[in-house]
Amino acid sequence: MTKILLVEDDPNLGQLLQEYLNSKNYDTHLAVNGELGLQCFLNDTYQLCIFDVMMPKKDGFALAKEVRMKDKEIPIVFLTAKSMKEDTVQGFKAGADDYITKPFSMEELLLRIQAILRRYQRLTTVPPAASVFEVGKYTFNFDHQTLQINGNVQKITSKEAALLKLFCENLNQPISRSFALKLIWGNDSYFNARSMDVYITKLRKLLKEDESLQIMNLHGEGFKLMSA
Amino acid sequence: MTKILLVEDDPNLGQLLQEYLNSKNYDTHLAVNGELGLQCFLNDTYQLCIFDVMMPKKDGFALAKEVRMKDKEIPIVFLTAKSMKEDTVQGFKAGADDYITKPFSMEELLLRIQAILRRYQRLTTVPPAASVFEVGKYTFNFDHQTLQINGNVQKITSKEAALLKLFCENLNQPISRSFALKLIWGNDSYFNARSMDVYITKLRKLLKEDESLQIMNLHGEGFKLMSA
DNA sequence: TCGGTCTGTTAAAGTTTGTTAAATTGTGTT
DNA sequence: AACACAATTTAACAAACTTTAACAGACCGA
Repeated sequence: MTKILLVEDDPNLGQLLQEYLNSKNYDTHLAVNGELGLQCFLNDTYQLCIFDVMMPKKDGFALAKEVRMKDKEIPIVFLTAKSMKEDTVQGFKAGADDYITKPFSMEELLLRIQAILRRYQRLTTVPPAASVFEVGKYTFNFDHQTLQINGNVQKITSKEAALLKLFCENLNQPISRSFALKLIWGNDSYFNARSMDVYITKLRKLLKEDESLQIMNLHGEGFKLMSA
Repeated sequence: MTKILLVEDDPNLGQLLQEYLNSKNYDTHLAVNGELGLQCFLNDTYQLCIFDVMMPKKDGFALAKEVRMKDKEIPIVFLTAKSMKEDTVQGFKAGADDYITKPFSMEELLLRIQAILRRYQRLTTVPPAASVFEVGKYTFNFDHQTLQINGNVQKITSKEAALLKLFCENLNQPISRSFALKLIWGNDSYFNARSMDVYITKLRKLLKEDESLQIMNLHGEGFKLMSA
């Protein structure tokens, strides 16, 4: 599990981000100021840091410098309320890997985190194992495009696999229609949306052997795959 | 000297950036559309790519996908004019390392480039292209155009060998149809595509002695050779 | 409750791929 | 040049996959 250290003094934003990242399968620790953030960092091992720039006690840059003394490699992402150029310079001087200006969408934050970790892990670790998901009584192998239940293996199509993977990665969580469309179909036009609906039906059929699994529609929002 | 490939269709912005980056001790090559950008990329070795998203001929995302087929490591930065960061998903999906929205300051671009290069400075030594591949139970010698299994050696044709080499170099990873066609057939016309399908069938027959090997089709995308 | 929009589902249409075989091109030999 | 033979391309049809169409039902705001 990838551990993320999030240091953010605004409790609302902090908790929101923490919950969101945790829901995306990260193990996110939240500290509410630089002092506490440094303590967390020294007491544990993280794969990535996200620091708000403006904080009481110890600001994000000061924190980053101390973190850098201990660890020259760990990726650091800064969050800032406004894009002041001087801040940006200072941020990258402090060893930033990215510098995100508020307001930002959580999806964009996630994408940027993934971009950094993808490269970082590619350079530091062995190639990732096959993407196999256990969902309900099913075993879903994305790379082989196979779905297994009660011993019998079934081949599924590329689109079915792409959509099912998205659901598995976001089990019990809502997935917005437009996000799924842009990710899998490339854009969220009307016809692609209808095509997606057809695939929702296909997936419902494929998954109907386990009645504890259910693809729910969130009207006007999107879908979510509920387990149990 | 760090070489940067800059692909930007606006000549004013392109030249401005090129001169700025060159003044910062980079060796920046400018291409004015995706087609020319790909040619540059194939003819030279770069440490970083900067692609404008919206371009005639071939947009930044399409270009990135083709570049990624040849080089899985090279950092790619996208520039986009869209104030709405709607295509961010597409950008990161195409393997972006950063995604910068216009207008941006040149200083910020420089900082972001430096951040990426600082962390991911690659060893520029390119491993010599291997000629002998171990794939599943087979031994494939590209130079000799031979395929060996269980002691018996079989001669294969040039096209079979070229395609199999591409698969071996990208084991378990998708290869886009158009990329393979352009690389091996020179262009991706309809008839070449059908010819390629014939060769896919040939390879499947050649590789069928090891049932852990499988050439999978990714509908509308291309193929991948899966091992186990 | 009405009317518009969104969703569920099935089937038809359109596109891409798998495969085999015939036609064409290429290569080396006499 | 004419031949045999190998390699590749083109053609043809079947199968698989995806999109579009059509209609019915669900949801929601006015």
